[in-house]
Amino acid sequence: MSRTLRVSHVGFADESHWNTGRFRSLGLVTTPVDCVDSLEAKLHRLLEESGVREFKWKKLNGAKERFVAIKMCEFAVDVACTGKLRVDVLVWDIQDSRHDVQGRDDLANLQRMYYHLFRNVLRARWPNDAIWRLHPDEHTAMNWKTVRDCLENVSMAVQVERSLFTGGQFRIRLRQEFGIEEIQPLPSDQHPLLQLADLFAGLAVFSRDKYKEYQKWLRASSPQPSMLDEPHDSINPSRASQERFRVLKKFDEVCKKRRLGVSLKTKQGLWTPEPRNPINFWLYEPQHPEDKAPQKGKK
DNA sequence: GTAACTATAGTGCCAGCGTG
DNA sequence: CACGCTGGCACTATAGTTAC
Repeated sequence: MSRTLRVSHVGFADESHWNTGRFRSLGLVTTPVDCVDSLEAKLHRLLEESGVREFKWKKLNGAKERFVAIKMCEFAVDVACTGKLRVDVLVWDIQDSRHDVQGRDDLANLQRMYYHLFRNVLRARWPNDAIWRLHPDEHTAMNWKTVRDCLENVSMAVQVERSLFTGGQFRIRLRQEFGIEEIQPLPSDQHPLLQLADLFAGLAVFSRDKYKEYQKWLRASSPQPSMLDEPHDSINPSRASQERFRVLKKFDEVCKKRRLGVSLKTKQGLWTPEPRNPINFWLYEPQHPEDKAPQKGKK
């Protein structure tokens, strides 16, 4: 097609726990197109210096990965403060009214969540005339090929939008509505910005799943660990959890220092009350009683 | 359907280091 | 020197995936 417009912004998307556990999340890292190369280069160097080939939240179980994770957090916060980068993480709870339905179709639901994320980030948080190129992880559950086909096929896309809350295919007019010009899945091992999306998506889920454990751990490792609470605590967290707690703690501290308005306590997990802030943890709330997750076998 | 394989998470052990 | 802490590493259990 000759109508390709000049891409002005780029997004990297990754999902975490899309089909297991209580909390699921979607991470989207966005930046102006002229920043991509330098950001990737810096992150790449950061990984290299730490002797990590590819960062994955799931693989965060040792000190080496912890150091990288903390560096990546600090880096992201730094750049976010200059307005050259946003991190938006959408988290949903499968036990809320929307998701507590029989035979929930998690894959179809994931598509809806992508829609919400796109709608709220691509248009509302960056200039309205931005032209986007998206890079999801290559190994994602989403069938991006189909989505891309919808990009090309305008007529097919029209029916779709109103069916969003009534089921049906994920055929939103991505191009018109969001200015998405291109969707190109990439391998995450070569693209640190995808790994950054993975980090924050993982961190968001973790902060909720393990919030209580995290609080215990904080008390236990505080300057004066009082023997009052948790007399003989049953099991101490696994090694990986401990490493992740340390990352979470550091990230929380950095955010507080930079006044990014990222809360941890209020919602028992990472949450940004003011979504315009550049590091935005967003907890999906059912929009209305009829806002239900799609079910399998229903069209 | 089963069996084998792969990726991942959890656990324990060991070596190096700093400190009292 | 002994002790505790930490990072590195390897082994095991398990779940999910693929092949037959």
